[in-house]
Parts: sequence; C-alpha cells; structure tokens
Amino acid sequence: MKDAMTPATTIERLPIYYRCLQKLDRMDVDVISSKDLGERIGIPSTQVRKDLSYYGEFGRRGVGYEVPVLLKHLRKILGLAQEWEIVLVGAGDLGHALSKYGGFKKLGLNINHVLDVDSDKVGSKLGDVEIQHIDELVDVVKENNVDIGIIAAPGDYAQEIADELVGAGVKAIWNFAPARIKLPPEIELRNEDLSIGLISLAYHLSRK
Amino acid sequence: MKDAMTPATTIERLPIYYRCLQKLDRMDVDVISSKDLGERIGIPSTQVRKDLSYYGEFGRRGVGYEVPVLLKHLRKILGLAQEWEIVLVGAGDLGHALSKYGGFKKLGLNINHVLDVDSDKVGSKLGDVEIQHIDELVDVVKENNVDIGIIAAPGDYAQEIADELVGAGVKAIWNFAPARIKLPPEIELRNEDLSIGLISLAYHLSRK
DNA sequence: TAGATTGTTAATCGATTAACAATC
DNA sequence: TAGATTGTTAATCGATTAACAATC
Repeated sequence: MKDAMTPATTIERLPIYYRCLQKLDRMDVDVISSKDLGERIGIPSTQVRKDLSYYGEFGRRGVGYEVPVLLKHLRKILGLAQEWEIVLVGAGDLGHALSKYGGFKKLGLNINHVLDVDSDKVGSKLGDVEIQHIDELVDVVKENNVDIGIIAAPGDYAQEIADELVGAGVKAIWNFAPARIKLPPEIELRNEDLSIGLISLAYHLSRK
Repeated sequence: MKDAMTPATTIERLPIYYRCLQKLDRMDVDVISSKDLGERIGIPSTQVRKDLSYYGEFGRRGVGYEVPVLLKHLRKILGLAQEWEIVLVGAGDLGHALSKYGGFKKLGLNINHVLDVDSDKVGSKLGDVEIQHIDELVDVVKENNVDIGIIAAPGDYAQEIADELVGAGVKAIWNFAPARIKLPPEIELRNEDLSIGLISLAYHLSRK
C-alpha cells in the first residue's frame, strides 16, 4: 500500500492523465513532456511530475514520457489491468444510462450483471447482459465473486441493497440513489450525489 | 461577491448541510448545534461553524442554530431562493434518468425545457415537459432566458451543443457527455465525468 | 451563576508550486 | 557541449482544527 501518503487530490487526477494519454496514444503521439500534458488538461507541469513521482520514475530527463509506457504504468496503478466483476442493481432509466455509458468500456470496465425487482424485466437484456431478479443478488455476488456494486435504485431501498451487497461479499459500492448510505469503513463507498452539481451551478450563478 | 476568499471546499459542503437541515426540519427538530449537525454528516463541529461564518452569524451562543432560520439563509446563499430556467439537451436514457431524479425537485430545481434531435420524440412528454426539437435550441433559450443547460447527448456533439447554448445566452453548463468541453471562463461549467467514480473504486480496491 | 455553544484567532496540517541539481 | 526536461527538495499557499473569549 504505497499510497499511505499519496494526496487524495493526486488520486483524483490520475484518471484525467490516463484519458488524455489514451487520446494521445490514438493520435500516435509517442513522447510527451509534463508541460504539454499539463497544458492539455489545465494542470501545471510540476504537479504532473509530482503526482507521477508517488508511483515511480516513468520519464526520461531531457526527453519526456513515452506515451505507451506511461499509459501501461497508469493502467496498472489505476487497477485497470485486471478484470473486475461489477453488478448493477436497478434497470430503470439510470441503470440503462449507466450500462450504455461510453466512458466505461473505453476503460475496460464492464457491467457484467444486472438485477431488478421487476419480474417483467427479468430475462430481457440490457446491452449484452441478461437482467436477473434481485432475489438472486446474494447468489450472483457469491458465485461470480463480484467486486463492485452499483446502486441505481430508488433512495428508500439504497441502504438495504447496500447491506445485502456487502453481506454477500462486495467490496466497493457506487451509490447513485439520492440518499446517503453508511457502510463499514473497510468498504469503499462513493455516494454520487447528482444534486450537488446542480446546486453548485445555482450557487455560482446567483453571485454574479 | 463575498466569496472571493471562501474556500472551494466550503462551497462543496453547503449543499450537504442544506439537505441535512431539510431532513431535520421535516423531523420537526427546531434547534441543532454544530456538534450534532457535524456528527450526522461526518464533519467536525468546528468546520461547520467556520464554513457558516463566511456568510454571517446564524447561531446563538450557548444554544445552537434554529433549523428553519439556518435553512432559509442557506437557501438564499445557495441560490435556491430564486427560480432558474433549465434546459436539458438529450432525451435518451440519461435524460430520462435526470428528469426523473428525485433529488432536484426537493431542492426546487426543475428542468423546464427538454430538447432532442429525434423528431419522433418531439411532442411526447418527459415528466411534465414536452420535448422540443433541438433546432429550437436558440429560440427556447432566448425566449425563456434560460440560465442553465444540461447536456445529456453523445460525446461527439457535446462541444457543439455547449457552444450553441452559450451563444444563445446560457450562463452555466452541466455536461454529462463523456467528453471534456471547453468554454469561455465566464461560463460556469461542470464536467460530470461518470467514469472517474468507477476508476477511483478500482484504484482503491486494487491496493487492498 | 453554571453549563453550553457560538464565532474567531492562532496553530497545525497538507497540498501546490518554485527552484534546481541530475541527466538525457 | 548546449538545450531540454525530469525528479525532488524547500518554500509557499490554503484549508482544517484546536483553543478560547464572548455570550446565551
């Protein structure tokens, strides 16, 4: 666990570097300096170098960073070099939107299981994945060693679903329901609170 | 603009206070201390007091904060005391999910206009709002003095849509498309990058 | 008055940035 | 060698927290 003292802010920037590098790679750029990379994403070159320095020495002095090399290192650092088993709970509008979202596949992250309460939906497909009934939750998680659970269900059920997922062995939860949930500290939890983005726009607009 | 030196982190916490207070108000709690409020949301009492102090003195020493009073102040501070005109561009799965999302209405934020490219969708309703064709974008924005634009369209069109919205007079953009867009600095912009949440879970899981 | 809690100052902690030796 | 750029140390900046006088 070398990230004991890696700033949280550094970790948030790594995906941004990663995606910029993916783009550069597709453009067949093979070397990039911290200055150029930083300019593309609005981050000072010295911060780019400092962030990367928490994980190793990936560049060459006087030259810069080889795009494919840095990309490979970042893929490993970000945990994208391995396969993750991901279950989506809730096949409503948001569930559909998430499963179709272009950003995940590009990263090699696939939602491999989908659950819903509605028996009528069971058996139909969401993308490549067949929807299963939520009663199968524990079985699906246990049999497939599911790592990550995504909750796209109504707020009232979020805590209950989260507890069941964790009980069955899920180690990380991404909660889109408009309700904060609480879990033991060893479980990774992101409460994705969509209203905050909109409030923050209203806040800034109202003082102009 | 009293927030010249208000930390960005404070602004991010204000919505969290707001929603906790809304809940307390519904529970008919009428006074709360910074300590109790902080405990409910996992923030130290001293930070709660410091954050509020950027905007005024809302509590009574020895007593605490009157919930309805603080709520009213926060509503004003957050810009929720006024009506905002909001247009959603894209009535796909994500658009549907956003328009149904429970969190916004609770805050008094309503999506009042919806646009889509698909002529077949035009005329049908998304919630209470009739879908209009995207060709009407400029007219809709100008006639209604739309303040905020939400982009829930494919990544390839995001920049183009954003430019049109801004050209027509929109002052803030919330972009859900998996593509970073760039706008003049006077426009408030949130790039809501959904992949970052998932990557960050993978990152933390992979080093346990 | 005694107990509680605010608002704010000062101390601490953590993250960003500037500067520069190392080296390609 | 001269120019460029890294990796890292030290200085700066900004945010959090501790402490406490003010006051209900």
